Amino acid sequence: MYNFNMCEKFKNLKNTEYDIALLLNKKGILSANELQEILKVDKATIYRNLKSLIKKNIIRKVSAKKSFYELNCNIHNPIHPHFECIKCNKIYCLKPLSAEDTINISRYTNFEIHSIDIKIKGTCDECKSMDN
Amino acid sequence: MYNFNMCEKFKNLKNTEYDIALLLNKKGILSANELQEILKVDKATIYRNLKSLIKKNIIRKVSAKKSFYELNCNIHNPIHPHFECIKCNKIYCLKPLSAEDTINISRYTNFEIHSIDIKIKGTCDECKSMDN
DNA sequence: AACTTATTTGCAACTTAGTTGCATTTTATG
DNA sequence: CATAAAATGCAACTAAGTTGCAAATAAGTT
Ligand SMILES: [Mn+2]
Ligand SMILES: [Mn+2]
Ligand SMILES: [Zn+2]
Ligand SMILES: [Zn+2]
Repeated sequence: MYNFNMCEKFKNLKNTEYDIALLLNKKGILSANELQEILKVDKATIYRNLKSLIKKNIIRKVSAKKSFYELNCNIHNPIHPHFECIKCNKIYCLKPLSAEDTINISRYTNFEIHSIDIKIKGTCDECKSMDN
Repeated sequence: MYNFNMCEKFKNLKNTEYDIALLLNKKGILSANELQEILKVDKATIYRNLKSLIKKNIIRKVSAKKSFYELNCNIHNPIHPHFECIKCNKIYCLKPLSAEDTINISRYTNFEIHSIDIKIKGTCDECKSMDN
């Protein structure tokens, strides 16, 4: 486990922003609903704070069947592809993309690139073992 | 332009399923709303037909800020990454992923892979030229 | 501390994508 | 034509996310 204090950006956070960052640090990746259930604050508060955390570049949104959120601190959690299980809709964080693969993918467009989201869909081992 | 009849799967389509496939063939990629506005049928009909077309493997869903749909016929439209403009939310279809890049990406997980969705986000040229 | 201002929150109302049940219409089949 | 199956429209619903506004909390000033 990484030390939460290693990420400079977290120092100035307050109130629900801090609570969310702390929870994401502990749990890895969570949906807005999961955050709300744990923190027991209004969903407007959750979404407003998620937005401001994204604007501050502290978290990022992972779009799947529903949206998930995870920390965006380089020390803790570099950008990586995700695996989405088509049976249970669970999201698995994969190991970060290599520099070579990142460059290769970025060659597919000439537009100005802001981020590269790779989502591999399939069946996770847990769900595969339940098939018959 | 490809000939619509080249894709075997389209032969047995009827009613709204056929209308949707025909429109996607012509326009490339459309949202459920865009389809509804053009075809002037109830949105339940749109979504029901989109679902059955996906189940028949004739179209695929492209998840962005909102969902888009495009043909899934190999002759017409092999699987490819997408560019999503963070300003105008427009979706651009990119050239298909090379076999090498596909294999490289598939190595990031050991789970059973069903599909690989690559979405590059950034600013399209049109929106970039409007900045100041 | 007391006063004032800015920030954060809860609540309720709203929007939008997508789903579902059910009655009606359309299409297929003998 | 008669009957069954499939497709559609309609309305009500769910779930994620947004927004206005008033109340509460925190921060800054004398
Ligand atoms: Mn992740
Ligand atoms: Mn496409
Ligand atoms: Zn699973
Ligand atoms: Zn754009």
